[in-house]
Amino acid sequence: MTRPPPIAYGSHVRLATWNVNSLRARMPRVEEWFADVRPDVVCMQETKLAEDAFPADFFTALGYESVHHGQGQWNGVAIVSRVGLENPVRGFADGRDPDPEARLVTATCAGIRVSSVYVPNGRELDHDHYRYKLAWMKRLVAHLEANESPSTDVIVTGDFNIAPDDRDVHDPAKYVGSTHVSEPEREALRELERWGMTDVFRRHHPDEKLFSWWDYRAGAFNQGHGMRIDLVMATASAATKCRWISVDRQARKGDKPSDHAPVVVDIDV
DNA sequence: ATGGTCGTTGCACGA
Repeated sequence: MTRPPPIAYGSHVRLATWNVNSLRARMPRVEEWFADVRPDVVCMQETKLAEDAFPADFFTALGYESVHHGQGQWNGVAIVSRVGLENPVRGFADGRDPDPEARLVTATCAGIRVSSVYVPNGRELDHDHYRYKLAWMKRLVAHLEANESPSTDVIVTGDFNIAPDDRDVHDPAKYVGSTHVSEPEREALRELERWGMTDVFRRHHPDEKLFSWWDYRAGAFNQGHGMRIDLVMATASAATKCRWISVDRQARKGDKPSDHAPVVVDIDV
């Protein structure tokens, strides 16, 4: 269950989310991964590229359209798709001042309204960045309320920097008092669920401790010390169409990997 | 063992 199966069954769209931790640094791995996994839609985070520095031509040559919301050396989110990419929107569409950081981009792909999100890290519970994180999550829900309907096919996927519950943390005791596991962050995810979204991975794997991020330090990946913070959140109708989902741990191995592995989901269309 | 490694830029800081 570690590597996505080759496409061999009915009509579906293969969607993935991957925090690449610098698209420039990751291009060799990205190129290899596209050839191996053959995704139809990929939501990327932490491109760390200016808006115009996105390698759109590279993806065009592979048959993908793209939209990038970049800001330079930090953050940056993108969607690439070979099943259509319509009505792209950068950032929040809620009439308020734009988010100063590039953390959200949305487009319609294969009839699904898809958002690629990079939720703020939070740093420490008493840090301004943590308050920004909680405010950002509230604003995400308000943005969805204003722009989407939970009765349509909507997927919000990306690096949430939140482990939904203790099954999603290798050693919950070690993280008490840290970001990613605090009750207000988890409550923010539940607010998204109350609006109408489901954590697709957990729906398919109720008991599995499978992670999507491992620290680069101290051999964390090899020791299984990780967290599941890269999520595919889908409205009920979209979640019902998700027939297979897993984490591509292969992509975390080998030379110059991102610290995140892609989460891959096959969706009936 | 309160460490460890990457990425950015620039010789520190974010994750």
